[in-house]
Amino acid sequence: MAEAISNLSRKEQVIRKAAELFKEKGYSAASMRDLAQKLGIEAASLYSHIKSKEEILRTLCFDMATDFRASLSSVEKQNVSAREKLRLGIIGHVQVMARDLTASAVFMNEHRHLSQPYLRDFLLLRINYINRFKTIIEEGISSGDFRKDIDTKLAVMTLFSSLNWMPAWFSPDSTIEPEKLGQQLADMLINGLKQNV
Amino acid sequence: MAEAISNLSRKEQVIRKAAELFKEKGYSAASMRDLAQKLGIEAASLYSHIKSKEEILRTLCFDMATDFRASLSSVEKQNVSAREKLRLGIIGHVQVMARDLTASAVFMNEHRHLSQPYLRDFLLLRINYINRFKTIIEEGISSGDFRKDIDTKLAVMTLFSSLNWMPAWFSPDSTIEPEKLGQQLADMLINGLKQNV
DNA sequence: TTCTTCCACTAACAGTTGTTAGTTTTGCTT
DNA sequence: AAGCAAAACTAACAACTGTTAGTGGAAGAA
Repeated sequence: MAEAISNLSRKEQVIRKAAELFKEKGYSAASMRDLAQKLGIEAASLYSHIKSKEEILRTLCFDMATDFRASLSSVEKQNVSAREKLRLGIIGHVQVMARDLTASAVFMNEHRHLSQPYLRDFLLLRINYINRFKTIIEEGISSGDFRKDIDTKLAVMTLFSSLNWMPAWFSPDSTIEPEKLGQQLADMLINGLKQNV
Repeated sequence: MAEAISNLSRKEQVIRKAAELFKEKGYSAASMRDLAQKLGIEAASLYSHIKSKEEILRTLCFDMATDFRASLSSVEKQNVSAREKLRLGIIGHVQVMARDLTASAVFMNEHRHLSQPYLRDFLLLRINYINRFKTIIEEGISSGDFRKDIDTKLAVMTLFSSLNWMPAWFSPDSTIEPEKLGQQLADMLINGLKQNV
């Protein structure tokens, strides 16, 4: 029953290495023998730490989802304008991503390999998250923060596309801090939405 | 030698079905037996039409690349402002995508499964395409079309992220025409870049 | 020492992978 | 009717897939 304490460290090593591998080769193309080799052990030994290959994917995807949702929740609580909420939401999203770019890449690109019912659950979480951003944009349109002639669906999809491809090109050794990057991204996107007074 | 004429039709059927399958399940998770089943034939029969699984992927990726480059080239030739060039470039890109959303999705998500040296070639084409957009943006900054304080790398990456995720959420039975969509997307992105006079 | 927990091992499984060789069917053209 | 090419078939290959069963060593606690 010490599993919850001491096993975690080794189990986490396995999961982190798996994240790297899944990001690199994709979930399907990454074999358990590849993963084992990266850790210097035999494939069968992995099963002392994890229940299945998919369990790793599940952990990676749902843990990231939890972080994203927590970040957005704290933004929603604040009593600020829609424009500021959107800005903070974007910065928060970028910060969560930057905290683990590898897991973020997996979260984004490999979640479709989840089996049911996990895939369904994941997609529900995801659409909920997106809709909450959409609500912020709609708020901003009502309040006059944003232009009235924008297609909110297109806007929110553009927003997410921009955010989600970050792990693909943002290098962790980059000099720019995540907050600054989020700032810039928000600036670029929001000024595209802003009313031309 | 009739291969070039009559074989094409069946070979193209195979490639199109493969594109659907690759988009759906991902290249690695899609087996040749899956593909054969979709076509109502045996897996081995596929090899009357194609040389290998990867040949299909190569065809899909490089054919799309050719189309994208052709579209951009025709835009570059025009003697218009940088802002207009960017607008036309975006519309062109969206139109090429819309012409084959399935192949576009494969182009975007599965190209990494190309083996060398094809992968290298593909990435070179891709970076060249991106750099040509970047040049347009830099032109626009010099000419005063765009704000001077934007990070061009971030801008171009945001642009591509937005463009590239389109096949994931744009449904072909949507009422909106590709040109209109490209128009809107360009509007949203460009007004984010536009100088606030 | 003995017990327990962690972590690795070997051996093996049943199923799937892309692909080949060789053969037969199909349908058009002469 | 004969011939030809396209396109399908069956059978099989070697390699690889995720995973299980059972075992053993190492390290710390009793």
